[in-house]
Amino acid sequence: MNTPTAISWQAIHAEIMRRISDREWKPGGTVPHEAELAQEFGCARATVNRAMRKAAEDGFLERRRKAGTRVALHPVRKARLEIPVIRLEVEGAGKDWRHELHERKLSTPPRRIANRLGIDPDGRMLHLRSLHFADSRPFLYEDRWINPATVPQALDTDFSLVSANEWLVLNAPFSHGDISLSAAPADKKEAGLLATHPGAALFVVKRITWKGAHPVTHVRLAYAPGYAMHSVI
Amino acid sequence: MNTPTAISWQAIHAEIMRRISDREWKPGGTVPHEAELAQEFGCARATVNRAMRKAAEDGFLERRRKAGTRVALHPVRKARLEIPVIRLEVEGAGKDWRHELHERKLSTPPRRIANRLGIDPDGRMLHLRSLHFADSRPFLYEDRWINPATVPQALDTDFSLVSANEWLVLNAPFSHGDISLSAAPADKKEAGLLATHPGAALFVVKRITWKGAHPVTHVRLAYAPGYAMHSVI
DNA sequence: TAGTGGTCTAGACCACTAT
DNA sequence: TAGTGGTCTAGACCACTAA
Repeated sequence: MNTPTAISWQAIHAEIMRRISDREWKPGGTVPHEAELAQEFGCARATVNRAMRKAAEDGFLERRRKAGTRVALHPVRKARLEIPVIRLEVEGAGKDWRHELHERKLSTPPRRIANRLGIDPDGRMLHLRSLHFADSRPFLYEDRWINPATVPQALDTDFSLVSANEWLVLNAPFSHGDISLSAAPADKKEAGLLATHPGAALFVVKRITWKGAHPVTHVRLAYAPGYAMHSVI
Repeated sequence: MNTPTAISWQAIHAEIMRRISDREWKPGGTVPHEAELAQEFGCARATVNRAMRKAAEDGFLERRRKAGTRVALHPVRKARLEIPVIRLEVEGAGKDWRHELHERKLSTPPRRIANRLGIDPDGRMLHLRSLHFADSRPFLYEDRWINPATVPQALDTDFSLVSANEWLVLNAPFSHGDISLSAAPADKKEAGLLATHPGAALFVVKRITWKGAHPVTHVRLAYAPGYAMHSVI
C-alpha cells in the first residue's frame, strides 16, 4: 500500500491561514465544516479540529456548535506577555541584579486596595517597598501589599534576603490575577529613587493575584525611564 | 458494562495544577510520564497529553522527549494582551469613536524605522498621522508608516474615511509582528493634540507588522493620560 | 430535533534526545 | 539505542444551539 506521510495539523493550519489571508474564505463567511475538510485533506477529523481550534484560539475563526465556523470580521490579535521574576528579567538582559528593602510593616492598606482585593478595609496587611537594581542602576520600584490571611509564612520571612517577588512565586503561587499597564509621572520620592526627575514618565505595572478565592497580593511596579516591555504577535 | 463517564482533560489538568501548587510535584522535579498517568487516571494517553500540553504552554511544566516532564522552577506567567481595532476598543467602552486625518504624504521614513523594517532607507513610504477620539475627547495619537511595496492599494485609499488601523486589518492582514509598550513624555505637539501638558506621561505602543517576509507597517500609538491596558493571567 | 463542534479511546508510528 | 513526548487515525458519543 502506498501510504504517503500523513498530513500534519500544522500544514492544515497554514492552509487555513492562507485561505483567510487570501480571502478565499471571506470575512464573516462560513467555512466548510470539519468533516468536509477532513475529506478534502484526506485526514482524520481530529487533525482538522486541532488546526481549526488553533486558528480560533488566535482569533481568526469563530466556532459554535451547530452554527458552524466563520471567519472573524475583526480578528482581535493576541499578544503574549511574559511575566518573569524580576531578578531573572534583569539577569536575562545580562545585568547584575540586587534589591534593597526600604520598608516592611503591618498596616492598613488604602481603601482602594482593600476593596479591590475584597478584604476587610480595617484589617492589616504586610506592606513592602523595595528598589530593584540592574548593574547598580535603579531598575524599578516595587510597592507591595501581601495578604497575611492567605500567606501567613510571609510574616516570618526576611524579604531583604529574598525579594518578595521571587519568594511569592516559589511559596505562594497564585491561580489567576489581573494586570494593568499604564504610564504615570514620577512623584518626588520615586524620582529620587529611580534617578530621574519629578514628573518623568514611568511605565507602571499593577498586578493583583489570587489563589482560588483568596487574594494574595497587590503590587505596583514603577520602572525607571527607558524601560519597554516587548512581545510578539 | 458499567462505563462511568470518561474523565475529561480539564479535570486532569486541574489535578496536575493542584499537584504542582500543593508541591506534591516539586519544582524542578520529574513527574510521571504520560503512559503512567494515563493508567493512574484510567484514560487514554491522548487525554493526559492534552492536559500536560496545556500546563506546559502555560509555563508550569517543561517537556522534552526522552528527558520527560519536569515542573518549572520559575514559572513564567503569560498574560494575554488583546489588540483590538481602535474603533472597537473605544466603542466597546461605550463611547463614540471618530478620527481625524492630520497628515498623509509619501516621504522618506526616519533611518531607524527603515532599518527596523529592513527596507531601502531612501525609498518612500506612506506617512499618516491621525488623532482618535472617544466621546469627542482625544484618545490617542497615531503616527504610522505604511510600506507601499507590500500594500499598494493603500496609495489609493482615503484614510480620512476609514482609519488606517481598521483598513489594514481588513485589507492587509499581517502574519506576525513585534510590539513594544513603554512610557514617554508628551512633546509640545502631542500635548496640544491630546489635551494635556508637555512632559505628561503617555502610554506608548509601537508595533511593526509583517506579511511573511514583507514589512507592512510601523505604527506608534500615544495614548492620552489616564489610559491603562488590562489583561488577566 | 438535527447539525456541528468538543472530546475520548485504543492503537500506531514518528521525532527527538539523553545515555 | 532506547525512552519519552508528538501526532495521526478511525470511530464513537456527547454538548450545545439554531431552526
